[in-house]
This record gives sequence, structure tokens and C-alpha cells, in this order.
Amino acid sequence: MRLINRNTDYAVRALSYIARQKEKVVSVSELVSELKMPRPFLRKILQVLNKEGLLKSYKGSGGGFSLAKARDKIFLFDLIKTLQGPVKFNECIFRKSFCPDVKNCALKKKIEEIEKYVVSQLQSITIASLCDNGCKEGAAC
Amino acid sequence: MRLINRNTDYAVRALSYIARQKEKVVSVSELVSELKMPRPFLRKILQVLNKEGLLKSYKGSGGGFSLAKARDKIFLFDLIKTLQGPVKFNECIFRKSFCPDVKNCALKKKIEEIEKYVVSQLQSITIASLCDNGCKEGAAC
DNA sequence: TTATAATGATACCATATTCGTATCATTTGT
DNA sequence: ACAAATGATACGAATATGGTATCATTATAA
Repeated sequence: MRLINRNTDYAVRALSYIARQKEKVVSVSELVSELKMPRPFLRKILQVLNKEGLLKSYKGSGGGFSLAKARDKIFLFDLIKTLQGPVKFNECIFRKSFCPDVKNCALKKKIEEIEKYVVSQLQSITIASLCDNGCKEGAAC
Repeated sequence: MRLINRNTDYAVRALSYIARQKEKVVSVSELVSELKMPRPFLRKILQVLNKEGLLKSYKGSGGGFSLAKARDKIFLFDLIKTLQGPVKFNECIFRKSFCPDVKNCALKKKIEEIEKYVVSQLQSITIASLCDNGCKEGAAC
């Protein structure tokens, strides 16, 4: 079981790269050649991040993307939520009609606790925190 | 994103039911009629748990399954590992040749910490702990 | 003003995973 | 011998994941 899929992984790397360029607008072409990601796939991801307000986009020649927020205001949690769907560790797969005591389900309670912790951790990880730890070019950080 | 899939969920419910029957051997037929699970799917799951040494099986008329270990020695972590594959939150999707600084990958480090916590929690949840919290018939607990 | 370089939108596709079914073989108790 | 149970295994449908392709739209710059 993975916590982070390819969408999110690419997104982290792309956003980190963009963050490192300071105020510059970065085109998909630059990202692709620097980070070796499949172009159409990356484009789709960046378009989603733009719609969600994590990136600003600029059309036309010389256009591209820049961060829409400060680097320490872009959370890993938001990327996951946007690109992988909601974190719902404890989503019960059974109809209420079947499970006779949903409210007191011991498993659900335990899983909920774990989820809360994970979410809080994911909300503490920002693009900035990933960038600030001695990262090198091209790495996720 | 879910932490627990249907395999594991069914398994928890089935094992909990079996645990509640004390020393009795429980047949798939009984489980199916009590817990309303698809029979062939449940059988497959139980066969896997048997192979993994979490259940004992008894063939022939009057046969079925019983726990192979004490209820407080069967961990949710083991069920997940057996039925969903290893918990590898931080599995890097990139070839080493691409990521220039795997050892110092900030993202990887963070995810590893989260994984450690989750694993430790999953290792603290047992069938017994799920059963002992005021559970009712048919519930997961 | 027109060519060009960029993103926006969207439809499509291949593969893997998840969830589940079906069938026959084997074992065991009566 | 027969019936009731599991063992083994092949198959299939639905969904999720990872990725491609294409055309429309916008902005810059010659």
C-alpha cells in the first residue's frame, strides 16, 4: 500500500522545482527536460493544480506556471487530496443496514485515530519544508 | 485513499466472529449466513489466512476454521500485510538513476516517519482488542 | 497581423488492481 | 458410499492508475 501515487509524486517534484526558481514562470517544457516526466501527464497534473488554486498559469509565448501561494502554504495534504482523492482510511465498505453498530465499531474508531494523525502530519509538510532540507536539483526535495 | 480494503475488512469480521465462538470450529456456511459475505470470496480469504498460519482448517463434514493463535496475538497489521501486501508508504516510484539524491530525499524521510507510526499502531490492534470493546453480533468488533 | 509558443479542455487507451465467481479435487465424518 | 466441508486454481467484471493525443484558446513577438 502506498500513500503517494505518481500524480502526487510528480506534483511534489514539479512544485519544488518551480519553488526553487523564485518568481520565475516555468514552462512545462522546462519541467519536462529538467525532471524527465511524461509531458502530457505532467500537463494534466499542473492543470488540476491550477484549477485548485495551487498554481498560477500564464498562457502564450513565454508563459508557464508559478506558485499561487507561498512555498510554506502549499501542503502535501492538499496535493494528495486534489490528485488522489480524499484521505478516508476508515471508510466503511458496508451499508449501514448491514453493520449493526456503526457508532461503536471498534475498528472504525482505531482507524479514525490513525487517520487523524496521518492527516495532521501531511498538513505539516509543505513544499518549503521539502525544499529546505539540503535538497539538490532534480530531487523531490 | 483507504487503509483497509475488502479482503481485510471481511477478514476482521470473520476472525472476530470466530473468536467469539470460543473453541468451536466455524464453517464458511455459518459465516456467510451470519455475516452476509459472498461465499467464494470469503473462502479465498480464509484459505489465505490458513496458509499464513492465522487460522487452522478442518476438512470434511463438521469441518471449518478456528483461530490458530490467541485472539490477542492476531494483529491487524498481519491481516493487512497478508491480504493487501506490504505497507510501503514511502516506496519511491523513480529509478535510482533518476533521483539524484535518494539518501537525502526529504519527502521520503517524512513519509517514512508516518509509516513507522502507522505500522506501530496497526501492530497494537488485535482481534481481541476489537472484540473487547462492547461489540455486538455481526459488527466488525 | 500573423506565426509561434504556451496552456485549457477533453477524449481516449493500456495495464494493474480490486472484487468477486465458478469448478473440480481432496479430505473427513457418518 | 455419500455428504459436507476445505484446497487449489482459473476465470471475469468493474474500477483505478498511468499515460497519450488532439484541438481550442490565449498571449507574445517578429
